[in-house]
Amino acid sequence: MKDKTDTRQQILEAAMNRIVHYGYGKTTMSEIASDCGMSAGNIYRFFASKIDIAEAMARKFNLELYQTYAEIARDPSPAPDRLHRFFDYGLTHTFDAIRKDAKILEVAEVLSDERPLFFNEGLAQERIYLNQILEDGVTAGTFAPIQDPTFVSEMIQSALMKFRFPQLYSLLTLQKLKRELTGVLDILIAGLKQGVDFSPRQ
Amino acid sequence: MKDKTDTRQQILEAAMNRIVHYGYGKTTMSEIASDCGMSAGNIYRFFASKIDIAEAMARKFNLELYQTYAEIARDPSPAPDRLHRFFDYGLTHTFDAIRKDAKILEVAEVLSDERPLFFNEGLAQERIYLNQILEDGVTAGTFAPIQDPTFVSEMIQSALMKFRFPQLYSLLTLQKLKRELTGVLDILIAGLKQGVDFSPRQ
DNA sequence: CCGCTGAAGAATTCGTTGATCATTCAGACT
DNA sequence: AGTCTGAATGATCAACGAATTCTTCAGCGG
Repeated sequence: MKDKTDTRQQILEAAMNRIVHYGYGKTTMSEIASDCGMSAGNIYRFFASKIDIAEAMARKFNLELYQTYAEIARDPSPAPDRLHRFFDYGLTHTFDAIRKDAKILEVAEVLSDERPLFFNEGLAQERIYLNQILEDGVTAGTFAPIQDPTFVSEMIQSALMKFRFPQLYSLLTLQKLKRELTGVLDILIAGLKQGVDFSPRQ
Repeated sequence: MKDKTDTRQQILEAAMNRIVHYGYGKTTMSEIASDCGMSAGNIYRFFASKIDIAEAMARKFNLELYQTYAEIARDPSPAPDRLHRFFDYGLTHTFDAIRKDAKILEVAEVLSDERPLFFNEGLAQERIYLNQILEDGVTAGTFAPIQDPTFVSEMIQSALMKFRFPQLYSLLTLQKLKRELTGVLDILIAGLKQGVDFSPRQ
């Protein structure tokens, strides 16, 4: 009495097991299928294409992230602390995942080639949590009033882009990355406390 | 009575002409040599390897940048203005150079593969000018006192990494890049005005 | 009907082979 | 002696047919 969702999960799990071990390129649809005791063709009743399996994998990874993000956004501690924890968690979590299974980096690369817009979704989701923290900070009087929180969130994301796929953009150690992340965030937070006179936008 | 330096310049110029037109990979040492009326082997008396020609090319490009950087650092206008002009110039100059000769991007890629440390030199040079601007800002009372200007410069560079090789890291238009650059810089500058309580460093 | 298979088609990758290229260096020329 | 050449060498690249792989779908079995 297998649910359609169960089969999808089974395929996804089998795919993930192979992909984290052998990489996306070295994993074939037939292999995934035979791990699930089905034919390759049948996978297409659950995933439209191979790259969609990678996308589902990334979605699952993000879901874990979002759970912690939501907790941090809900937390009553001061906004600056929460911003630090927010990005520190993102950096550490991603860094460790890649360190543990280096093949995850390949998935990120393939995905950014073939589904460039996918990452925008994640950024947009992240901004929802960031907006929450920013607004809390304003309410608490820690931050100066913010006219357009989403814009500010976007700028914060832009300044911290380097830390998003640590091993992709630089070869720094986690320690050095954390040092930089903390330093940049300290300046940004000081700016939010002071209040920002944004230059007129074009 | 040709000076050794002249020949080196001639080779460099011939190489640049070919490389901006056909790309680094499609330019051969023999072609460069015959453009200069010499044998390929002879080039090695002036450049240790092909990649050193690319490096010399990049150095020449940077020299132009530094000239403007130096002017901006010397300028008596307010430090925040100068920071904006500094990075705006860097972004625009690089973006236009790549738009004009798309093959320059290839040179940057090859160089970051084979001479990863080369870019650190440029960053270090840039920090000298940045430190000057920061210190001027502190003296003028625009910025709060800064304990370690080089560290702050490093953090500013880290936050603006995305704008360094615009077409390499993102596919945004120049307009959108400028909007982001200005926004990030506005927050950083507000932080410098307020003064930053840096988290204890590890 | 519904769920699935397996063969067929299309697209991509792989592996080989020949050619090209970067680099070295013995020796020719000045 | 100081410059330079051009052949030699090993590494890299391009081409292209073979093989693999992704994807579709007609039809089989329940």
